[in-house]
Amino acid sequence: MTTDPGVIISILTAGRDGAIAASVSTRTLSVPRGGQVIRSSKTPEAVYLVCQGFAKAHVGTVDGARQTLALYVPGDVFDLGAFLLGQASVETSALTPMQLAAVPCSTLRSLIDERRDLALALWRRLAMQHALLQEWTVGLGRRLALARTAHLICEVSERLSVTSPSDDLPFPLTQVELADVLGLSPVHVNRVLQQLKGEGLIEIRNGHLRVCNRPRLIELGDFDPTYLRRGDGEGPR
Amino acid sequence: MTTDPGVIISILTAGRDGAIAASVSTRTLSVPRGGQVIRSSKTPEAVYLVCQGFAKAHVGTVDGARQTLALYVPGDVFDLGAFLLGQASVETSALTPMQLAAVPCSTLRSLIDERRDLALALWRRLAMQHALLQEWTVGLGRRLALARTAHLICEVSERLSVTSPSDDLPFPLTQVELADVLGLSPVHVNRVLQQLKGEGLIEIRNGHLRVCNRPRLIELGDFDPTYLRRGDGEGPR
DNA sequence: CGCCGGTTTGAAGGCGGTCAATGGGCGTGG
DNA sequence: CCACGCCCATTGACCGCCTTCAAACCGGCG
Repeated sequence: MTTDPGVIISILTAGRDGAIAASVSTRTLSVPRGGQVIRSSKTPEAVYLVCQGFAKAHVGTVDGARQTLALYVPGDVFDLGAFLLGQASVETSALTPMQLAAVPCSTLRSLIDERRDLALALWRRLAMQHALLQEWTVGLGRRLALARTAHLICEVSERLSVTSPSDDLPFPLTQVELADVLGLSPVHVNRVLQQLKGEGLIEIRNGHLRVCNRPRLIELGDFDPTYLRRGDGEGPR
Repeated sequence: MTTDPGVIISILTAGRDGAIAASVSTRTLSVPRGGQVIRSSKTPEAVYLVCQGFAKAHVGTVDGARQTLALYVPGDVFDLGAFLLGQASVETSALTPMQLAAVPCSTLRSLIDERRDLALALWRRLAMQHALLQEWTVGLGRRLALARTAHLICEVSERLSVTSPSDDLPFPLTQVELADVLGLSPVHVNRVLQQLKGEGLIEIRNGHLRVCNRPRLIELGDFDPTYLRRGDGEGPR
């Protein structure tokens, strides 16, 4: 099953280089909610581009707890790390029904040989994901639950507002899934959300999020609105 | 000030590709203990290779707390992300007196144009650092202080044992610095270390660490001894 | 209607933080 | 040589954020 390859690759590299198009055979695949895209410690078969839906990267601990390390929204590429290292270290699964474009590893290998601009764009994507995880790690280590939650909402709403400019954003995470991201118990996530709602900062209804008081939320979460824009500056071309 | 460039670049890419040598002008620089190598939100000037000493990457929060995100030991390369994105998002400073080799960004830009193998090796380095941070983030989110500390000791001792095969490893972190890494208070770090010493798992004396019961420490820290070896497997060449 | 996943609320307890004081090693200066 | 100061390690008491446990509630769906 193939789809328009030019579109896919231009999405892949959109954001600062303009559109870079390349002809490459990809497979599109549908994943149901909860479906697993990548199993940890499996040799990777492809790198994936999110066309529709939400996904998460997560790992489990011995005592049954789980920690989510990244959220992927439409336009994101995931498991570049596994492609480079030859082994996945996290699981990736769908938070909603998804549409993915899969670029097989063999294809990608020859692609980065021929297209230096594309290789560089993908490299930069990994760097951005790394910067995102760094910021998130600070929150897990040093911020209280309320600030951590506010920070997450700032980040997600910022990333989503690029593609969906409305202020009523899709936000399909259950509170249990939120707890996995935030490193909290589901019960406490509930209490924190209650508080944020109670202070009129956000509203959440049937899978949609509305940020009512963004400045206050940014202040609460110690959020740096610029760090998502990194990668639009200097650097190799 | 220049040094033997071939040596530097072969260290840069040692580990799975064998030695890749390239002629490139670098500067060596010495940094005193506590010295700052990279300031956040500054445009990066170079990418650095650790020749001697320890360094850390860290960020501060508004309320004065700090979180360390990575430790660098001899052989490590740092601030590849800043090079790619054109802006540093973390500070890097020396935990001990250090010797660094600095590869200027301009040099590196032309280098990755000419040497695909080198570009790929550096890309893979970033992927490995990302995998390391992922594993660490899980600990901050989901592991108790004791397990988190045990995990850190496992990771550091594993990384150090590659270069210094003795079981008496250099470990120059103060308990305050450890607290920044572990996301704990200095006081609690002390108590955890006491417990680990009390159970005969480790010994720490004047900047040196000795792991006495590695299997138990691995179990305690929920440590996966294989994840540091990722990157020796399949993947693009 | 009854099950089921998700949300909400309450109560009790523990992990780790904060505050505070003590002690030790070391370099500096008297 | 000793005194002083500084940083780091250590220890104790108390406090609070968050977890755990438990139960009720709610909407969707077979």
